[in-house]
Amino acid sequence: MLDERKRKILKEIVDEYIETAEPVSSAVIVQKYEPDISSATVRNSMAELEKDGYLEKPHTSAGRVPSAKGYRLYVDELLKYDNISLEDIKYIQEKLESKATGIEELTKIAATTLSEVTHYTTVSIGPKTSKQIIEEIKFVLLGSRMLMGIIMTDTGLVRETIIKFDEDITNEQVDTLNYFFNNKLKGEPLEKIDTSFEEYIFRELKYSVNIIRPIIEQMKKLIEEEEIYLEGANKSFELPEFKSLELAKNFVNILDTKELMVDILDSGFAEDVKVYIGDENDNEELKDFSIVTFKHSIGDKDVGTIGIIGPKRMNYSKVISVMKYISKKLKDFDNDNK
Amino acid sequence: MLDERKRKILKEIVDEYIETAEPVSSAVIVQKYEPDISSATVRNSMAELEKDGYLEKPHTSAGRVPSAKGYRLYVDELLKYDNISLEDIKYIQEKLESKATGIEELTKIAATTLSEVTHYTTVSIGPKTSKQIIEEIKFVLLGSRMLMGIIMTDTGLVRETIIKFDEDITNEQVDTLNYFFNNKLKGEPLEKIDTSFEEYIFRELKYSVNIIRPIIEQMKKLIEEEEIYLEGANKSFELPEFKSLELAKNFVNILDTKELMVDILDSGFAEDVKVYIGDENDNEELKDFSIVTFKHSIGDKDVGTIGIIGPKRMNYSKVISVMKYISKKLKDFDNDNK
DNA sequence: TTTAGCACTCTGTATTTTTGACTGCTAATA
DNA sequence: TATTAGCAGTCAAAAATACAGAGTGCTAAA
Repeated sequence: MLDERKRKILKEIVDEYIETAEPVSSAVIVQKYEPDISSATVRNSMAELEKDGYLEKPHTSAGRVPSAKGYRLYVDELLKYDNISLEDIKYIQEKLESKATGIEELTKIAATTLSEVTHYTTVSIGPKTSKQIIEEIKFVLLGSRMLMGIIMTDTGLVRETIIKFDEDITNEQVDTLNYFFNNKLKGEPLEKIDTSFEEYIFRELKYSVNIIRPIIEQMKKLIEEEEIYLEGANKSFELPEFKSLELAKNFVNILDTKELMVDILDSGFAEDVKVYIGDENDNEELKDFSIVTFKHSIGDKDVGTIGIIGPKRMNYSKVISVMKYISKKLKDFDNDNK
Repeated sequence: MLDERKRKILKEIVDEYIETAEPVSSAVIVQKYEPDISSATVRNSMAELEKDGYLEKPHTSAGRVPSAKGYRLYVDELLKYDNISLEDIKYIQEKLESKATGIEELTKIAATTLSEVTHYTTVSIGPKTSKQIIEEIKFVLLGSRMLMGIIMTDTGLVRETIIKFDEDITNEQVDTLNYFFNNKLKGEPLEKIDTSFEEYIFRELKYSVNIIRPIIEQMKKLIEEEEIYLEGANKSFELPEFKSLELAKNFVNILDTKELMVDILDSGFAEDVKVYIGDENDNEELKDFSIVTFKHSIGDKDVGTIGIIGPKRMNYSKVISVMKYISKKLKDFDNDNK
């Protein structure tokens, strides 16, 4: 449907717009990319690209700007994703190899590095915990009325919490708790720690509610925990689109209503690098932004998701290249640790 | 020096400006606050207040705006700090009583609550760890090549970290580590965990560097950790002063260069509610903002500091009232737990 | 199919005009 | 002496106007 010339010109327009943030005119295309054809020819192609929905005009006498459909074609078909410098490769390797204390920290480090290399804002969330399989549970007495509960899962996730009591706990009780929790929960998914489990423990152990209740409560909190980390939010404010106060406000709001970001990061499949352009996933607030995400998974379980959010006019080539590279590195990392 | 009328009018002007964000004219003062005197009289007083440096004029035909000196008098002498509703009191009590798992979480909860009640952005940092006294150190084996290190201090702070090794660790080694660390460090400040301590352990235990090194490294990281938490950053963007893009950008920058905020939060004395107006602590970047802080201390050790940052035209009365209340509540809380 | 050329459109900017919100001062008043 | 009415003067912000130039789309020729 689109001949080679139109594809080429579309790519050039998007490239140019990404670089300058100004509507692109036929003259510029001729000057910088197509010295051998005339601006009238370019204009003809542009008119057709607009008719087909790939370009838009802010107004009659302005240049053209890519539409969401235009960006989509650009991202899906017109780009190559090997736009990553040796320097960046070296930096990323270095960062990822500095030993993280666990997969949660690893995700954070990856997100920070991504933000540093691309100069965009990144958002990351930890693993969806509820489906992870419990490998071990450990209670440790800290003082007479305080316990630390530690849970380890099959993906290498370790979470811990402090539990406080209104009465003293004995060493024997701790041993019994360790035995019961492990016996009953090892090999089960984390979501098994629920009210019915609380009832079971209560029936079996006959400990006072003052002991059982805080434990279960804290453990449940531990599972629900879904921290979301932001990196480089201020970098975005340097971009020209943020001169529009409305846009800037929208941006802050998107980052602040964490549910929205979590929803987007959670959707999509493992290990794909996914690109959401503007309001493709019909959310009005996102219409001026694009989000690029990928999931870090071990087996069939997600252990962390990272997203980059920036203006629609973001440097997709670099962002996606770097993400693919980091994704691959994390994968290698997991295999080495097997 | 300032007679009663001038003080009264100054307070009214600041009140009015805080409410409307618009320069205040003599007419408004007469209309809303001083029906019994004429605008000419108010104008005379305003002229004198300006001469004395309490008010400023954006330009000849505008109303008056408080100067930093004006705000200072307002905060120090003209306000009463009991501007807190029963509703807010109830809400704060509820929030603080929901059991936190430790003082670090308590500080975070207090900061969040403060932001919710005042609708301003809050910033909080945890305790300065290095001077805290070690009460107990505990190592727990998690699998054969992973240890959890837990440190408890006299203020009730608990920090833990995961330590990974390249070789197996035995239960005996863990016991020995527990003994040595506690024996040598109990009663000492956290900063004692340093290179010379590493050398000592290495001499005494003769464990391989592969064991000692990761432990000390992780422990040191634990102490240095100084997280800074932001709450309600987006709320500020709703304020009219943030229509100025420059201000908005400044604000983002202030929040992002964490050192600046940490510096300000760290200064000042325990348990005072301190108010910094504009560039009083001569930092150019802060000239359009005010910061109100207080420290939560147990004994002579800070366990957390909370700050509110907003435009100079912030609702000092409410902010300071709420802060004083929260400060008192935390104090009570500590005493109860003694 | 491509291109030169030109009329037309529309925005952004600069310039001027108008409006109206306030003040400061003067002179009268209590 | 302290207050006030009244008014001229000031200045910014808004509205109106004019202008330049960037870019397109179309026509007709190559």
